[in-house]
Amino acid sequence: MITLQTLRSNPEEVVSRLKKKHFDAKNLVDEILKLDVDRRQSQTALDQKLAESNKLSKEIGQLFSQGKKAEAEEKRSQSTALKEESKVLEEQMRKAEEQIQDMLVRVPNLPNDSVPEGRSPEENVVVRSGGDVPSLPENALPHWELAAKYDIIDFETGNKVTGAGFPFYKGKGAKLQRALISFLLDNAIAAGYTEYQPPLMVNAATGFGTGQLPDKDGQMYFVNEDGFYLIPTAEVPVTNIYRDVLLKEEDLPKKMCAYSQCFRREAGSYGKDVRGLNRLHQFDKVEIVRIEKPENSYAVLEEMVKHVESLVQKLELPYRIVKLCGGDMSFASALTYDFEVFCAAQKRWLEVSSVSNFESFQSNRMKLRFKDREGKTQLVHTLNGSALALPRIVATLLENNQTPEGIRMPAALRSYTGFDLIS
RNA sequence: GGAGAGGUGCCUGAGUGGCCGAAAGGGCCGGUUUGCUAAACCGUUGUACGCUGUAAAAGCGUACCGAGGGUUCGAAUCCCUCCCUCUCCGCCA
Repeated sequence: MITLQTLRSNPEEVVSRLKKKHFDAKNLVDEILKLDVDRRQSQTALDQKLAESNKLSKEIGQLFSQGKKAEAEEKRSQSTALKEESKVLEEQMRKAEEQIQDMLVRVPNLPNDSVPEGRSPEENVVVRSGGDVPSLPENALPHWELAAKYDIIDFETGNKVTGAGFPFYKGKGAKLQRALISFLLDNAIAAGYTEYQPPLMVNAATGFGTGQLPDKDGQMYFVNEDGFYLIPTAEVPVTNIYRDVLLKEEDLPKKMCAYSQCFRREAGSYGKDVRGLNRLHQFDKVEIVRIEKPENSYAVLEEMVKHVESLVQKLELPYRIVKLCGGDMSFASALTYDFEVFCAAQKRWLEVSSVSNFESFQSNRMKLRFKDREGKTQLVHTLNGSALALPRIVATLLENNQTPEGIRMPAALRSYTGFDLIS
């Protein structure tokens, strides 16, 4: 969430910048500012009462020890009255605080100045592209048919055992998954990231920290008995490693990567979007996460984009990098680049990575701060990106590399798969 | 899952109703001493919010001793609920 200080010092700017996200913040901002005044008044009044009451209590203690019982009793009743008054003020303050918090979490992150105007994905801006789109014969198969033909992914049995969106990977299909995970992790490690294996379930405080809660709780699977959420991405547990932590400046930056399975309910999805591997309820992903000093975060974002770009290049996939327009960005992001690869039999671009700078939006929620060299405490900036999400990479590898002999593996993967052809 | 012990500041650890934002030791930072390092000595050392205030600062107040409630004029200390950690037993990959 954005900080109250930002909102307090530049309310008009907040409102105008949020227009780019097509979010009308005017009323919300006015309301918050009003409540903020109320809250401070209540606190000032309350603090005074408490100060008085603390003083009285001290005096009472002294009077008792001096045996001046009558005076003590007198002050005691004063103190009781004072306490009643404080209770009212405390309740006022608590209410205002709660309301401010409720409203503040509904304000999206401010988009960076460079974010393009626009309402829908069509208005995203292609930054650059690379790789070659293969020319496939007319009878080229979509990946779900290739998967069946070579018996490497079994959607039907997944349906039976669990439900739609939970496939089995089998034989070389399973090995390919494992190869990709190792390939991606090795690349991240080589780029200086520390590998983590995170918990796949998290508590509510963690879900709140990265912004999944309270808004998007319907997107996560929930384990009612224990109050845990299945993670939709490793970003959630990994970023929360540093929740409620005050770092030293020299501790920064933190570079972390993690492979995890990800679980998403994807309620409301349908049609060709969910065909085959295009959208699953459980999928594999390697995520990179950074915790950075504010002044570095945008340079780091570009560096992360370069890293992800190197991955799709090594996998020899036709790709393009798009900068999301205001209307297509997530609630929490200040700037997001999406990576899309061209899936040649389906003839569509599929998103395989999303790299974002959240600035202090998550760190404010998480109370993740650092003390700079002057001794000032500041919020860090957090960033993360998929590097990469597997299913659509697999789909594209299958479709684009199909030949009459079988499916050819890119050179970079062969040492991981141990085979260069699925046939 | 059962029985017991416990959660205090950067760390160790004392504190069973007022003199406790918290002893002591260590660490860190600053200073003195010093050819350098070490040692010794002295001092400093939390966070959040509010009020006053400044160029920066600073001062004052309030809250915080796992979390949330309660008792009391007054709670780290007493009571209740929850969470977590450790030990033993049970179960188990």
